[in-house]
Amino acid sequence: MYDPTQIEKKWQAQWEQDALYLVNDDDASPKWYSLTMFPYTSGDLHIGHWYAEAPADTYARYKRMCGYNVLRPIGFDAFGLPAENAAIKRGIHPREWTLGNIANMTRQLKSMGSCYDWNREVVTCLSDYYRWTQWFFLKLFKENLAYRKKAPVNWCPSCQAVLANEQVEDGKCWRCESQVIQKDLEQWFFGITKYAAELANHEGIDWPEKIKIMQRNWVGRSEGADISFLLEKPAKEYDSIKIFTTRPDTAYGVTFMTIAPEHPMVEYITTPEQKEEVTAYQQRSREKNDIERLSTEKEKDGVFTGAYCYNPLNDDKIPVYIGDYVLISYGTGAVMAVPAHDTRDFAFAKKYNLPIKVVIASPNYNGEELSQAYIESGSLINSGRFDSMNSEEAKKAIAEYLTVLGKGGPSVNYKLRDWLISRQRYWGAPIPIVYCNSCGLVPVNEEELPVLLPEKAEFKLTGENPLKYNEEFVNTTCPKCNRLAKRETDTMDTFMCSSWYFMRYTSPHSPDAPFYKENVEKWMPVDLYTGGAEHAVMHLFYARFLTKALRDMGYVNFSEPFSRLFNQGLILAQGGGKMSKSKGNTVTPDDLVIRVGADAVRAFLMFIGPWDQGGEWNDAGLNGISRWLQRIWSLVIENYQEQTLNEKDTRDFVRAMHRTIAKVGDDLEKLRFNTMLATLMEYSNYLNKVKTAGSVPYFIWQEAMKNLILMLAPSTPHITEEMWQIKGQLYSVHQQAFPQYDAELATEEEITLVVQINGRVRDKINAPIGLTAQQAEDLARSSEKILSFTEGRQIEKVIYVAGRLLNIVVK
RNA sequence: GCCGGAGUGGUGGAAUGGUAGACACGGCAGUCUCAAAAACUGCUAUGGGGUGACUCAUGUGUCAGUUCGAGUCUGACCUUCGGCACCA
Repeated sequence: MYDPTQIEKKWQAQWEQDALYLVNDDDASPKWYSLTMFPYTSGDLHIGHWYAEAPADTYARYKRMCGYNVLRPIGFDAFGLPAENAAIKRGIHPREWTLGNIANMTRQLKSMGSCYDWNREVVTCLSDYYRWTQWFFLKLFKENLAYRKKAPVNWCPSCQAVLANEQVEDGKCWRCESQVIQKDLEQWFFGITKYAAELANHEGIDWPEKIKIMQRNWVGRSEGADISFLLEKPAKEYDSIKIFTTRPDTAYGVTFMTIAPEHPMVEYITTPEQKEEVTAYQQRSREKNDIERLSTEKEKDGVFTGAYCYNPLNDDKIPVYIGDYVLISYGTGAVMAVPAHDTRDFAFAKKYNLPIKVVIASPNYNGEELSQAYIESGSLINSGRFDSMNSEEAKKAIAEYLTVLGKGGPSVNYKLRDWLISRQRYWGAPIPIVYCNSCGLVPVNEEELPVLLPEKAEFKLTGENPLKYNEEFVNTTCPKCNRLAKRETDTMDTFMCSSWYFMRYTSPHSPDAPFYKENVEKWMPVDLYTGGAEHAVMHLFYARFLTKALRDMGYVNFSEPFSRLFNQGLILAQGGGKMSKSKGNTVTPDDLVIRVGADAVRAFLMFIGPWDQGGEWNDAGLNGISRWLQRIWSLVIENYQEQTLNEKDTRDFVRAMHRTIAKVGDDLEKLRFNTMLATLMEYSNYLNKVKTAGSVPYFIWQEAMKNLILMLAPSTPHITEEMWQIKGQLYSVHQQAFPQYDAELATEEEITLVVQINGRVRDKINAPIGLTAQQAEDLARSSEKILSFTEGRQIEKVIYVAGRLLNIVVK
C-alpha cells in the first residue's frame, strides 16, 4: 500500500537536505526563469494559491528534466491595507500579523513539494528589500518621473481619513456610514504616461491576446486635434478653454462647451448669478465616482457657468457648462459639444434646449431637423471652406488649419493617467522625501536609506495614518541644510514593491544594490510568468513601466520583463463567487493534503480542466485521483509476469509508449495539464490490461515502467521519487532527463477510415495507412452499408481527407 | 455603463473546420463477503425500433448565415464571469 503522508514528508526533508532545488548562477545549461506572481500575505493559502502554484511547479520541473537550469523563486508581497485593517480590528501590529502569516504560508507552500529555491526568498516589507524600493523612487525622482500634484481621494469627513475604494460602500464610509466625498490632496505620481506609446506595444512578447487588448485599451490612444476656444472674459491665467477632440471634422458644429466640475478655471469664469447653482453642482459631483459619472445609463446633466467662449473656426459665441461626465483626469478636463453628431451631446442639448447645428451630412440628408445624433462620417456642410469635404479628409485638414490659426493642431491623446503612488497609510514603504522650510522638497540621500518604517504606531479606529502622529519619525533634519525639517508621511503603493521583485530574485542578498547587473541580465526576462488575469492592467503594466524606466537609466538591458505570460483561471467558492476570508468560504489545502496527500491534490488541480479556465470548487473527483495514484503504485511496484508472449501486442505496446511520451510532452509544453493527465490515465488503464495478459517481454515492460515514472515525475514528485527508488534507480528522479519518443515507432499501423454520406457518418472501415483517394473510394464502395445509401442515387462529389475521412455527396 | 472572456451529458471536462461526449466524478448492475466497506468487472447523452449483434432520429445557450461537412468560422441576441486606476 502507498502511504502518501509518510512518503511526502520523507522526500521533502531529503530534498531540502540535499539542496536539490537550489539554483546555481554559474550553471552552463540554458537558463529558464519560471515565475508565479508572489502571494499576498493574507493569512492562509487557500486552494486558489495551489491552483496557481502546482501546475507552474509541474512545468518548471518538466523544464528541469528537459535540461534547463531553472530558476523558480518564491517570496511574499507583504505591505498593504489588510495588515493595517487587522491591526485596527484585532490590536495586532501589522509586522507581527504579516510575519506570522508568512510563517504559516511558508509551511503550506513547502507541503506542496515544490521546487522553489527558498534561499532566494524575498519579503517586501523587510527593510533590506524596501530600502531598494525607496532607492528606485529616488532614481525616478531624479529623472523627473516622480512628481507631486493635486489629486482627489475618497475622504470620510467624520473619520478625517482617506479611504480605499474597497472601504467605500454605496458612496458611504464602511466604518461610520458617513457620505464619502472626493477631496483634493497633494500627492506623488510616477510619470508613466511618458511611456504610453511603448506600453501599448507588445511586440516580441508572447502574451494572451485579451491581456494585450486590455492594456491597449488602458493606454487608450486616440488621434485627433487640440483646439483653443478664446473666453469672452478672460479670468486670472485662463484666457481660453483648451480641448482635445477625436472629431475635428465636426468643429464647426460646436454649440456649447462642457468642463469638469473640479476644473480649476470654474471658480474664475463663473458669473455671480450662476455661482450658487454651480457650487451646489460641484458639491454633488464630489459624491460620485468615475464609473457613476461615466455611466451612459444615467441622464447627463450640467449647469451653465454664465461664461462664453468663441469657436476659433467660425467665431460662434458658445456657452460654457460644467458637467460631471467630463473627467478632469482625461484629456484637458474640457470637451467641445457637437449635439448634431454626438449622442451624449444631443441628449444634453435637448435637455437644456441648446441649438443643434448640423455640419456632417448623411448621404440622403435634406436639411431636416435631426431626431437623433448622426455620428457616422459624411460630407461637411456649414463648415466654411471645408464644405463638401468628407469627414476623413476634413479631420486632417481642419487640424492643420488650426495650426495655421495658432489655435491648436493635430494631437494624440491617451486615456492613461500617471500612476498615483501616494498612500496615506502606515504599512508601506515610506517615500524618501523631506520637506524643509528653507530648501523646500528634498530627497533623502541614497546613503541614508532605508527610511525605516518606525515600529511605534498608534492605530486609530478611523484609519488615519499613524505616521502623521509619530513625532520621532516626522521630525528630522534637512539632508541639504541640516536644519529641522519634516518627513513625507505618505507611503508607496504596494504595486511599487511588486514592480521589481522578479529582478531582486536574481541577486536576493546583494547588500549594495537592488540587483547585480550580471545576474539580472543572465536570468531576465522571465521566460514564463503565470498568475491571475486580475492583474492584467495594474501590476503587469507597472512592472513593464519600471523595467523600461530602468532600461533608460542604464540599469538593465532589456525592455520587457516577462517574455511569456499565462493567466490561470480563478477558483470560485462552492456556490459561486470569489473565495475570501471575510466571506468564510475559503478551502484550505491542508485538510486535503492530510486526506489524500499533496501529490493527489496537485494532480487533481491539474486534472479538473484547462488551467486558464478555473471554475467553481468541488472536490468530488479528488478521491478518483487518489485511487488512480494507488493503481499506479500497484502497477509499478507489484511484479510483472510474462505469460504467452505475442508479437503484435509487443509492437502495439511499444507504439503506445512512444505515442504517450509524445502526447504528454506536447501537452506539458502547451500547459495543457488536464489532457496530459488524461493521456497518462488512459495509458495506465492500458498497461493494467497488458499486465494481466503478460504478453510483452519483461525488459520492455520495465522500460515502460521507467518512462511512466519519468512522465509523472513533474506532476506528482513524491510518489515518483519513492517508486524510482524502489525500482532501484539512481536518486533523484528529478535529476533525470524527460523521456524522448521515436516518431517512427509511434506511427500507427492502420487507420480508421470514416465514410460519410452527405456529411453523416455511415460506416467506419479499418484500412492501411497511406491510402490514396481512389483506394479510399473503392474501399467505401465495397461496403454494403455505403452501397445501401448510394444505390440508385447520383454521386455528385467525393471529398477525401487523407488518412481520416471520405465524404460522398449524393443527390 | 465601458472593455475583455466563457456557455458541450446528472457533474468536471475532451475534440488541427472532418467519428461530439476522450479521461474522470457520480449513478446503476455484477464479482468477492455472513454482511458492509474497499477493490475489481460491465453499463451509463436523449428519444424511437429490435430478444440480440445492432439500427434510425435528435443533440454542443438562442436565432440566422458560410461550407460537401460547424461545438469550432461570421452576424445578432440571451445568460454568466472578470477588469475599470486606493483590495492585491
